[in-house]
This record gives sequence, structure tokens and C-alpha cells, in this order.
Amino acid sequence: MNPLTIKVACSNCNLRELCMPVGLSDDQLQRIDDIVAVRRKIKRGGTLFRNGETFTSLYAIRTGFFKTCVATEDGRDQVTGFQMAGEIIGLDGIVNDHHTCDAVALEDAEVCVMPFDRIEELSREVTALQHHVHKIMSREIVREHGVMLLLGSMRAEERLAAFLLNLVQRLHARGFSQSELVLRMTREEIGSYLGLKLETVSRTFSKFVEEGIVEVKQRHVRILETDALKRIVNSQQPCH
Amino acid sequence: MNPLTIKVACSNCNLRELCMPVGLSDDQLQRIDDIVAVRRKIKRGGTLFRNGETFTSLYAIRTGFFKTCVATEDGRDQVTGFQMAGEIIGLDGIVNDHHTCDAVALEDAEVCVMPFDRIEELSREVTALQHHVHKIMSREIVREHGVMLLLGSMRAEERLAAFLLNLVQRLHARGFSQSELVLRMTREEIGSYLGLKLETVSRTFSKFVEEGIVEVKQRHVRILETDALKRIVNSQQPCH
DNA sequence: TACCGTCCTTGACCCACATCAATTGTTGAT
DNA sequence: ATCAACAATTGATGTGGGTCAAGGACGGTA
Repeated sequence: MNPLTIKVACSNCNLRELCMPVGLSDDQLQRIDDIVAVRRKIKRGGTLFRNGETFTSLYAIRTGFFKTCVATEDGRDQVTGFQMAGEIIGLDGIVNDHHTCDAVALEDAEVCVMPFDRIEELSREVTALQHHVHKIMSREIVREHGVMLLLGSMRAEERLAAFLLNLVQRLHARGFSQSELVLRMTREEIGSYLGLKLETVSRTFSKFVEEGIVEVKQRHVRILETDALKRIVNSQQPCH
Repeated sequence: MNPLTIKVACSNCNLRELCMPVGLSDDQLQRIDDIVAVRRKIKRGGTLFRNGETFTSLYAIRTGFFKTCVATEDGRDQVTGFQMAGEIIGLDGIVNDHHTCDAVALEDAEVCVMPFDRIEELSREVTALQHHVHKIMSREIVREHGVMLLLGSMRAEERLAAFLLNLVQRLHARGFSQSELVLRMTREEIGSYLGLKLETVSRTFSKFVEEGIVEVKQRHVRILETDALKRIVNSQQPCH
């Protein structure tokens, strides 16, 4: 259940500026260190938590890549997000003390386990942490607004373009290329996230390739024309 | 800008159990009273806040009905939610100190203005309030997961059925009928929320009427067969 | 090197919903 | 009471993306 666990600290973590508030004193940083009880490794395909499981902690992704997905009783499921290093998952569990989605590792991953009662305790004392927690939750709400806009009003090409731009932008913020990326998820998972079938995702990739906007070799994607993707996203061409 | 404002208190508000944590001491309740600086009235069609405006406060709806919507640069917009008495809006503004959506009153409304810095201040001292704030934000995240599932994987009938069930359920929790409701929004707004065109919403209503599941007279809806709606929601009938 | 399972691509066909258009019902202002 | 503006319904037609099906590419394993 709880395979490899390692004791560690945030204060010297290179992802600190992504997970934690900035401008903390040494003393405050020290206390936050104590929140991260342990790290936990998840193998590719393994789950960090599942729908229905008791909520105890938030998780900061240290390495690896996750998807979160919700399901209906009748078996359909929907990918609600893809998360990468420095991002926080588990927020869904706070309301009812139970998780309402699954978090699945798309590659071998490692997360920092942050017991939520400890977070609440400390954020009563460290104002910057308190505000940071609020911001993280608000950011998730705003992100989901964007997904709703995408699902509710965009065409297939716009969705995929927006998806690619979002991914490279986040990767770039982590020091990776602005134009090249390796998809960690299948076409089907992309499709689920974007409200499309995997065939449509594949066809849309092919279309972008034909138009010289991207190069695609399986999961390796190189963006040749970022501007073209941006133009596609807000083109509003429900034509006729 | 700030039309009618009235000084009031939560402690004797009949919506208390919807907005506020339960089981507070008189002392704590007293202090929470002080958070709600003023109330504010919004006329039908007016906006509580707009995309881009500086974020200062969360708002608890006392009376009336709101929609929130986001927009793309190219003019499309997407209704992200409908909010009724006892619900909290404005959470989107926390991340960047600016609102990222519009909140529009669909009927004359009144909200309690809760300055967010005061909320943070007091929730450092009142644990129950702190936890309550976290729950409210988490609830919104979970709600949006549900909308993503709806937009990403449901058919028109399922979407409308889910929408109606969700509305009556929330109205019922506020003491209204389980089977009868008055829609405060247009077909177009419903469509925007559900990722459908207004004609499709209208046709789907008509279909439900033909099947004897509901009665519809303009915005008055009477649900005759709740179970039928429930069956439609998780029918997973992408046919054969 | 061969085999297998998984993932991806592509083509042919079809349908749910969008689009376009005409009409009617409702509300509110004068 | 009349009119204008808006909201809702309904029909005819079109199309974007779903569905079904076949084959190809790749990675892991023996």
C-alpha cells in the first residue's frame, strides 16, 4: 500500500518556488519542512489515490506525470487534468474527506506527502502559507473554468491546439523546450480530456502535420508554428 | 458602483447553515458577524463583478440567482455556473487578485460582502471557519469535475436531465419543491452552460414533454418522472 | 529475430447536433 | 391598446466528429 517512502525536506528542493510560497524566513521554511512527512514513489500505471478513498493528504509532485479522472456509475470516465512536477493534487478530497477522482501515474513518479491537518495547522500560523493554499485552490478553479470553455465551445482543432500550447507553456516554465515535448499520455487519454475520440485526436494531429504546424512522431511533438496554434485557438470559425 | 448597502449580521440569518460552519460558539459567531461588512443589492441584469476587476471580497448570495461566465478574446463565452441563495461566489479572484469571470444577476439579488483579507485573518483564529473555507473551495473544484464529465462525455438529453436534477436538488435543499421549478435563465444560457445550442435545449425539453417526463410552460418546469431523468443521466446509450 | 500486446493511423460511413429560417408567445414601455 | 424587443418553438438541411473496421508502428520479452 505504501511502498517506498523517504524522509526529505522542501528547503533545498529545486521545485520549491513552484510548490511553496516565496519570501519565507528560514524559521518558517524550517517548519514547512516538517509538513512533508514522507515522499512516496508510484510506478507507472499505479494510483496515488482512488475515488472513494479516505482523504488525508495533499501531494506535491516531485517527478513524473499524473492524470486525474472521474467516472460515472455506468463506466464512462473523463480525464479532468494532467499534472506535472511542482503541481499539487488531492484538493478534491477536502470537501467530504474522501477522494472523488483517481490519480494515476503516467510514468514512474515521486510525490511529497503533505498531511492536510498539518497544512491547516501551520497555515494558521504562517500567513504566507495560508494565502498560498488559497491561491492553489483558486488556481485550480480557474483552470477548470478554462477547460469548461474548451469543452463547451471549441472545435476539435481548437481544443488540441489549446492543449498543446498549455502543455509546452507549463513545460517551459520548468526549464524544458518551448517547442518540443514528449506526450506522456495516449491519444485516448488526450481525447478523454478534450471531449474527443482518440481517432479524432489522431486525425487532428495529422491535419496539423499536413499544414506544417507541428511534427509528430508518435508521442514526440515538435511545434513549428506556435503562432499558427494560437491563431487556431481563438479563431472562432464555427464557419458554416 | 456601490449602490444600496445595508449593515447586517450572520448570526440570525436563515441561510447561516448554508454559508457558515455549524457548531460555532456564540463568541465565534459574533466575530464572524463582523466579517460581513455590508450587503449589496444587484438589479436583474447587473453585474456583481466582472472579468479583470480587482478582487477584494467573496460574496454570499442572500437572495436572487446568478450566473458566472468566462469569455475568450474572440467573443465566445461560456457559462461556468448558476448560483443561488446560500452559495459563495468570487473564488476565482483569489489567485491573481483579479476576477477572471463575470457574475451576472439573473434576477434582483442581494449578497453579503465578505472582504477576503478579513476572512483569512479570522480563519487563522477560528479553525472551523478555516476548514469551512477550504471545503467551499474544494466543493467548487468537485462541482467543476462534474461539469467536465458532463461536457466531455454526455449526450444532449443526459446533459439536460443532469442539469434539471441538479437544480431541483439544490432548490429542494432550500425548502422548495422537489418537482417544480422556475428557470431563472434563458435557453441560451442553459445551452451555454451545457455546451449546446439554444435550439437543442428547446428541442430536448420538447422531447421530454412528449415522453411525459416533464411539463414545460416557458420557464416553469414540473418534473413528472424523476426516475426517468435519473435513468437518462446514466444510461450510457451511445446506442447499439 | 520473432512474437505479442498496445498504441496509432487512416478510410468509409453515419448520426447527433449545429445552422439557418420562419413563426409564435411573452414582456414591458409608451 | 399597441408596438418593439426579446424569448422560445419548430422545421429543413448540413456537417463535424463519432463509429466501425483494417492495417501499421513500436516496445518489450524470450
